Amino acid sequence: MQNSKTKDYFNPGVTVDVAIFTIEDGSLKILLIKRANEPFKNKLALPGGFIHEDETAHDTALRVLADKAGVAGVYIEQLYTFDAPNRDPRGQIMSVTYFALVPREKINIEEGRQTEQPKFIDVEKIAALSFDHSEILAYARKRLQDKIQYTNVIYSLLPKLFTLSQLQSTYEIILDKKIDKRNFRKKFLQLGLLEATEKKFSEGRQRPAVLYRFKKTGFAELKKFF
Amino acid sequence: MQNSKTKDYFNPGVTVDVAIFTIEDGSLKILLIKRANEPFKNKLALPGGFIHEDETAHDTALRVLADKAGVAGVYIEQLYTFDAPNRDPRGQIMSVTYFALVPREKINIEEGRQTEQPKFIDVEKIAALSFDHSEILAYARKRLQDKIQYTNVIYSLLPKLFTLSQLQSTYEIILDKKIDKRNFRKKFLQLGLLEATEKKFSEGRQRPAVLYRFKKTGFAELKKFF
DNA sequence: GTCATTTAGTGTTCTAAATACACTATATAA
DNA sequence: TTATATAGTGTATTTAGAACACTAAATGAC
Repeated sequence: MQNSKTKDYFNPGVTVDVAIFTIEDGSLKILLIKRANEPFKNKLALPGGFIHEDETAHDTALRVLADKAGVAGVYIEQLYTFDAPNRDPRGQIMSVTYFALVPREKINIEEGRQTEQPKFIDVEKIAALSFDHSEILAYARKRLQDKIQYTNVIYSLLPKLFTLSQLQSTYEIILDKKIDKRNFRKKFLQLGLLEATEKKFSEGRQRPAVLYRFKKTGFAELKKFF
Repeated sequence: MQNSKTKDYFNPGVTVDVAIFTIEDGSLKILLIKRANEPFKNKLALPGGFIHEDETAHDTALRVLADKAGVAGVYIEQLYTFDAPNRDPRGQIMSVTYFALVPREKINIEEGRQTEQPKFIDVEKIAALSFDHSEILAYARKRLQDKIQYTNVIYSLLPKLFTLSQLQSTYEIILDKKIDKRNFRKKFLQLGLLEATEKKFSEGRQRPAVLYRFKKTGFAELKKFF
């Protein structure tokens, strides 16, 4: 492959790394792969890849999502571009990072088929990662925490129909704090984003919960509300 | 110049563009240059430059600040990485963008010495810019508006000593709205960031104003407060 | 079939923050 | 001395956030 638009300037390498979040079993999880090659062979890392010719960083992120998580059409947003010296032992390589939010059931990891064995891992249980990926993960978590407080992005972590308890639990997991049930419901319903459906959800010996859906998906900016 | 760490991957070009804001004559202004070369020769653009070898994007931004605005030690922050196809007619070149906040009196533009004639221009009076720089400017203004509402970055646009009226005016200019004087003072003083000095500022036939300073400079995150 | 258990669902009171609003103080220039 | 320009100050009202406990509806166990 050859750069047809070469200048006589220095061009750093450019990769894209993606923090793919989901909620599973009451935890916030992120997709990690086991690196198949050096550097950091067999170590955990964020899924990513080099930008190809005629591909935007966003395109690359979508490609990574499709290849490593088997999903498309999910919420994705550029985070930050990391380029600390020596972040990559191969040389001057910057990483344009993205984060993606995916409801667990949309994800299709073909177990075993991929050498890199992509897996969702509880963010609280992650030790060291390859490169500066721990830093990227910390940055992504902070962005996620901030963003669910002044936007409606939470919809992108939930199934189409969900209960208010599920919604509240999602907030609690990400913000890592308990929220008062009555205050949560009052405030969230007041935002006018939800509509109740006729359906109910029941599981086990308990009162069934009304299922809600977002009136419209698509991104919206709100006032800060927690 | 030669990339000593070459891989057999495609490397896009990488530039850094910087939105340098200041307040002057009651307006929010940004530093623009007149491009000396093609493409967009003689058109207005954000100051910027290619990343050099062994230089981080942040370093590049500092270099641009020093070269084009003659300042160092100012507030600077990475904004976003723009890489839309065809944003640069020379080919696939991404721009890692930064914004900087500078008190007007710190800036040292050597008039006429530079072929690019860097000038501060009122953001309200800017028509089209080169490349996708209008988009970058819009993004930077939004970030600035948001950021002064939940951080103390406003300090980086003010001189060491300033009056509460100057401070309020800076907020009003950036947010493009009037703020009630009593409420503003009450709220801002309550934050505990300022200390009054013995000095007073007078200009013209009017009561002199107490000069304040920030107790500590350096970035801090606050609650959203307007 | 009743009772124990589990989660769903609901209002009010109190506190804190945001907003709306108008006059006096102190300097200079005319 | 007086007109003018900006500095500086307090209260009342409204709105939003926080704290708090019981009833409702289903199932599983016995």
